[in-house]
Amino acid sequence: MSIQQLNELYMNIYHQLRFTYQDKLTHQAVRILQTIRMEEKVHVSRIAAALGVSHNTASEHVKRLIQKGYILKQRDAADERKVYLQLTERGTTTVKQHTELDEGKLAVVMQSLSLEDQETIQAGFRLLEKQARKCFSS
Amino acid sequence: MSIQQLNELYMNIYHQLRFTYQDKLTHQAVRILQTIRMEEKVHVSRIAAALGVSHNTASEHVKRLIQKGYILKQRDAADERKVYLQLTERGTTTVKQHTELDEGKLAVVMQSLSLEDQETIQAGFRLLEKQARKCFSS
DNA sequence: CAATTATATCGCAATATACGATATAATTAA
DNA sequence: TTAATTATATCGTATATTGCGATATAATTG
Repeated sequence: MSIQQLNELYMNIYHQLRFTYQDKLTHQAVRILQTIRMEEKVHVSRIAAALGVSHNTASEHVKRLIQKGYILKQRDAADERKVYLQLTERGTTTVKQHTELDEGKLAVVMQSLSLEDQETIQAGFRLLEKQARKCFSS
Repeated sequence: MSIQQLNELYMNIYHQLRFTYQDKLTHQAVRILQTIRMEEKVHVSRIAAALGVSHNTASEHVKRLIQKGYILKQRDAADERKVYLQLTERGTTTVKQHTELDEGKLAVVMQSLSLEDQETIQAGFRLLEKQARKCFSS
């Protein structure tokens, strides 16, 4: 099996199992929530870098997400000029819908497979994730 | 292993192996290219439905993507009022970057694993993709 | 103490997005 | 054959999103 074929399988899995109903969240809002979810101690400057925008733009985006209840600000004890951002419950729920598989669908699929097949899938995912982190984690 | 844990593995795989450099494509443009890539014979009306916008808005979006060289229009022989959309080479390359894993990264990871582990990963992906299609393909 | 850093706010401008109205052409129904 | 419906395209208009320079405040560093 080629790398392309494996990639296509990955893509098809997402296509079949993704959430189909999603809140109307702006493009940059999704990207910000994703960054906060995937990383630790995300400061406003990190958001600016991740989006490729100026710090003032990042600050504005962050302000709006706070107003809408998706994130909270915490002052960083190590440097009180800095704030880091945390997802609220609402933010977490929303970013999951834009990022992850629909767990209801995933459950349906897994429950319709034999235990042996389930274990193969789990093992495959575990192996790939672990090695990917080993090769590319920053 | 729970469904949530499996989902998190899936998400982490994407996070580690995604493309990091991407063209500046608008949000709706990405969604349109993705729809065209994943489905067959995509008409303008399908784009309107997929985006949740009116047909005139969809037509405008499509026009812009054609002008930028990402897609082409083909008149549908079965009903000449209809046109269906196809990705150009440029469109395909671009939508892959917004959707798929970076194949260079995926290759690095796979090549650093044993043949046995590679086969487990491939088997897992194949099983999940096949069952997902079986359960949810429209 | 002065300079630098991190974030926040404000005013302004460009781009993205959406829709109603209208038009043209193809298809279907009467 | 004609009228009605369907699929898409175009135009004018309006709102939302996005981005930045200038400025300000406060914390940290030299």
